[in-house]
Amino acid sequence: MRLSRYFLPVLKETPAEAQIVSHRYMLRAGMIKQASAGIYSWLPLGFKVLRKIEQIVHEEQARAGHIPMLMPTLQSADLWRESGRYEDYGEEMLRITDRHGRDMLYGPTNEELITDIFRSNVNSYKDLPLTLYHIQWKFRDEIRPRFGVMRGREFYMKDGYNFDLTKEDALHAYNRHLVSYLRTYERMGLQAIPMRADSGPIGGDDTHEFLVLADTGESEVFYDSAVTDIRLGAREIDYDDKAQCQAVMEEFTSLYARTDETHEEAAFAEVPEDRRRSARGIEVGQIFYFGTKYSEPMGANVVNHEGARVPVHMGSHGIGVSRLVGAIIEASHDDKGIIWPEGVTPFHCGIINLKQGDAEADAACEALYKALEGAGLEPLYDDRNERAGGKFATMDLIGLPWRITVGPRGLKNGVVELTSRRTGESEEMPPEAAIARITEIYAGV
RNA sequence: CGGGCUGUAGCGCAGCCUGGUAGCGCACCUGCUUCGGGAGCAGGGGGUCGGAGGUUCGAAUCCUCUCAGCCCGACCA
Repeated sequence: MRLSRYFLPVLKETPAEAQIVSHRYMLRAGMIKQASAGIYSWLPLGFKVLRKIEQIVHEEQARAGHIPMLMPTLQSADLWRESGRYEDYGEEMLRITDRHGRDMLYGPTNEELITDIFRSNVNSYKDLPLTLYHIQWKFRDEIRPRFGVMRGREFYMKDGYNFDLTKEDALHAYNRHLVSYLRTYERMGLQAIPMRADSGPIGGDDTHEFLVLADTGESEVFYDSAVTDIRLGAREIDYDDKAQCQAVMEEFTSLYARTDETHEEAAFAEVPEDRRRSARGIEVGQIFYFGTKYSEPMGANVVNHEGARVPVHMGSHGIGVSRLVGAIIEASHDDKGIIWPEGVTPFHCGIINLKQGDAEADAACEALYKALEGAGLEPLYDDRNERAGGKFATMDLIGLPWRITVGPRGLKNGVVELTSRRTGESEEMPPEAAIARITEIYAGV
């Protein structure tokens, strides 16, 4: 993309309403614009990051064998009356009446809809196990939205639902989700720690929240510092292997790690004193096993091996896609702006032409730009007729992890400058070498 | 929903107390000079002062109502 033809309304000054760093940078980098309290338009740059995150979620769901679909944002109140949650959910649920006077609602979650789809189409244990998911906009009418997309009213979320014949199978689904979520977050350059949590209005017995440590997090967390050393890394996972999923789940959840909701001083005291930590965390996902809480009242039954009709065991699992955009910025930024991890960056690298209009510099930039695109990468070429300082400031703010700086001075010696946004380190090299380096970096992402 | 506060140009703000023809910085447009970390000079465009009533010869300014947004709390993926 050539910046001169893009839509990137960056702000030099910080809008007064933004309190935390991710909100400030998302506004300043022209990623979002508030439409009303807790509701945002996603401008091109923000939309690109949102799509990248969504794509990673889809890929990792596919790897775990989960099936994508799409349910509507508006739902009929009838199903919610059936589960009993129409009354239980309270003011947080946005209720709407259509022209015929029918009660509708903007879905805050989708257990009822998915259970209805399941019960009308699945009748036999032979069709299990099954995990369906979708990524869709949700709405929770928070009393007080704040922190930009981190706690909006409208939010984009992946929610998935597993259907299994037995509790044992459903717990495998739980473990499978836990492992696949770990991989999903790691691909985004995040460490999200699974912590035992409270089930809230979803209900259920087993539940873990995934927390990203950050000073601005809304939850207080307590953990054994050794949990931060555990990584999934590049290890092979067979998602159908119950024992392996169970082992990974235990590896990641046996050390003490809890939010303030489930924190127990007595248990925490057993952690060696020098490893006890308390910090703040941002919740970026949660998984639940809730058994037959919805299948029983809603009649989601299957016939088992013996010919008896039994309610299915279910769980649900969510990833806050739009919230992750903010969470990643909270976890990765400096005083100049955002620092995108390679996995989610809106453009793979920036090209800065220090002397727009100089025939040699223009030609070198054009060649670089075309070569990078030819290599399957998306560069952002700052071809505006701006001064160098402004170009650097914009590039730092929007946080592309790599930058190639092209100027007459370097071109005299046949070199351009490759700079890491994260470390600030620069290296001079011929343009071909820079292209090769960038290509190599992204081959491993 | 309780407490606190703010609405004046795209953004950040002053003006309001003490009523008298709306200002500053950034951004934007034109020209010239500049050009390796948010340039300088000159000129220019843009605002029903959140909205509605009221007081007054006259309201951004005073009064009443209302809408929106922000912060703390309770709530929350």
